[in-house]
Amino acid sequence: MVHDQHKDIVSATRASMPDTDTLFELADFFKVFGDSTRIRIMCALFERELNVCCIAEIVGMEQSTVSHQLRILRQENLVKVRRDGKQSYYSLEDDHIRKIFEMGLEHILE
Amino acid sequence: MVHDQHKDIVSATRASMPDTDTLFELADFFKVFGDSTRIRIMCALFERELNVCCIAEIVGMEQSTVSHQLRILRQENLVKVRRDGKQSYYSLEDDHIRKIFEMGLEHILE
DNA sequence: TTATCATATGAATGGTTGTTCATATGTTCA
DNA sequence: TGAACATATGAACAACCATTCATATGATAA
Repeated sequence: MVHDQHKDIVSATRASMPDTDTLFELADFFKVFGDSTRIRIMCALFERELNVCCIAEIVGMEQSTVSHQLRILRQENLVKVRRDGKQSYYSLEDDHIRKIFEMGLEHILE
Repeated sequence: MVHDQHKDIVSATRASMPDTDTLFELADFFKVFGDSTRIRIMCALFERELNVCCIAEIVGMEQSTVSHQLRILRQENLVKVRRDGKQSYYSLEDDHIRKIFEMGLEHILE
């Protein structure tokens, strides 16, 4: 049980936090970064846009797997697509992705 | 199949990427951010250190659940513990966490 | 139109993971 | 020492998710 002297802290902390919906959204957003296949796909897209079969070749997985993961990346607005004839070219949506990526790398390489 | 004209791109991209082990580690690191309970715990720790029962109260979950999640946060070096008598006080490990958090918020609030 | 290539998607499956209950460990105080 | 409190952990279950196979859609060229 929470002590009386802690009740203030509890309510003050609650008040300082973004609303729960936002935090759930945030978790969903980071969830996308939490898979090695998606991380490697995003990493591959750092340099230049790539079509699906190149991405599949680079990460060494089935085209189908890559397509499924690209859909997830699209849904969370981490990548965008450009159709060119038969091929779909994917690229990173914006610079937040790069920064978050770099920040994460910094952390684990300490 | 990858066209000949794309083979250079594939190998150039591969060469530019961090090694696979690092990217797997990175995915594991972000995986920790990808759960709403853990996100809310971290968020609560932005202001000040908190003991376990306060955290449980703030996020509205069982003490046991919170302890399990705190262990995961500890294992990935996102939080640190300080024992004070019967209680364990948790706090954020470093500033990367805050920055990644803020970057994520910026992204979803666009 | 038909054949072929590139990509997307549905269904099934195996593996992972968050939560809960019950219990163990650790700490203080009487 | 024993009781009470705070936290940690093991086992079990349910829900979720990444991958694969098979197939559908979309696009080009003959």
